[in-house]
Amino acid sequence: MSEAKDKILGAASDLFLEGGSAALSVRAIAKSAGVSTMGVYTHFNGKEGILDALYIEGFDNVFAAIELPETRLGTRAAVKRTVKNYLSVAENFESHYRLIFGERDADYEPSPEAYEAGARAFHRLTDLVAGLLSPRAPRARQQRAALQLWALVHGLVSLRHHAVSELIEIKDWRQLVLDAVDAHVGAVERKIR
Amino acid sequence: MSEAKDKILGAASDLFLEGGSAALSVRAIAKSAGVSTMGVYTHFNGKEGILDALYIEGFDNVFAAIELPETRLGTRAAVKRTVKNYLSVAENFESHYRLIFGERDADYEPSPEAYEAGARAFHRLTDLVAGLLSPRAPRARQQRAALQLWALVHGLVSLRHHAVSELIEIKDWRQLVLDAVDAHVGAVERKIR
DNA sequence: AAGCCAAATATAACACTGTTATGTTTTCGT
DNA sequence: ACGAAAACATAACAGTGTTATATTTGGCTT
Repeated sequence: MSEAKDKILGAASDLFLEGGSAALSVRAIAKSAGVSTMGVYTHFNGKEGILDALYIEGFDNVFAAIELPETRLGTRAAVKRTVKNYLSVAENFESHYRLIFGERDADYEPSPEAYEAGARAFHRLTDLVAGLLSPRAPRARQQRAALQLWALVHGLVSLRHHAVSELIEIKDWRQLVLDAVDAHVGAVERKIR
Repeated sequence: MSEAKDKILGAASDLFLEGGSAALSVRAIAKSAGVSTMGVYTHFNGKEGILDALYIEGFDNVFAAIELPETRLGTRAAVKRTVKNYLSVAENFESHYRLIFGERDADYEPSPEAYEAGARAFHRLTDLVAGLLSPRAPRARQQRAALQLWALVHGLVSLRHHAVSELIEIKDWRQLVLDAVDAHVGAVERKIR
């Protein structure tokens, strides 16, 4: 990994965090990194490669947000911490979050490596959620539970940024999400008895 | 409303349904509508106006999907029908759906009129969900319940289109959403007793 | 009906985008 | 030290949304 490559990715990440997709032009990245426009093509594969790198960055952050418990008994607490972390990531890396959730340049499609980063995060989430189910629950059931939890949290994050959410006065979004997750987890746990 | 305006909007809507944002260039719209490029600027306000019109189209579809019950007793059934309709809209007008949920050209911001279309849909959803709560529940509580239901369904719709969802084999997405909504509605109703 | 003014059109240009092409320079291994 | 590969710079191409500048059209008033 050359130094120029690091500088380019750093510049791209900075521009992305500040101005989102709109500020992320190849020429702007190159200039900000002190590199020729072509450098973005030699070190990455043009804009596609840049977006892939940012996509992976985004999902790596999500991956790091997922906390696995020491024992199955600590699963509920780990889920709560994970949701808190997830909300922080969605807030602090909003552009990355929008990118990995298709709220993007419409024509970008993640590469196989980028897709793998997403799969890793989802597998880890599945491992976490599995602790809420019966130890003998099949993998498919674990994945379905993980998907539902993820959808619940992501839906709230997504609507939060939507203009319509200005109609409602929510004093504490984080608490609202935590409450919703708590109710959901309660329902899941009640089901396995 | 001139005839040319209708033709332009129709062409834009068709292009949008087929090819999404990528196919929606001002020149393509004009050519497809049999109009000069400038016609898009005189009749609409350039691309911004086109996107606003499509945004309103999208939210009008969502609005039409919401079924209000005859009596409070029919609320559960009306919610179920509404969710079914909502899923159909999200599927049949995927591009519109992505547009109204910020999965778009990054720089587009809905105009006040477009925003109003979104507000109308959300108010109608609030009226529907209110039937699940105590008749004396304050508006803020109704809105919070409407937001949660919306987030749940939207989260599942959003994740369904995500690449990671290919990891899971879901035989019947519609049923999965309906089950999740049923559980949620059950929890809401249990709460008011 | 004639004239006039505003609306709609056509053509061209501008600034920007991602990308490709073409040399030129630098770097590095043999 | 030399040759090959990588990195560079400059310029060009085909797009994008938008603006500018005539030119034509349409509709209303006198």
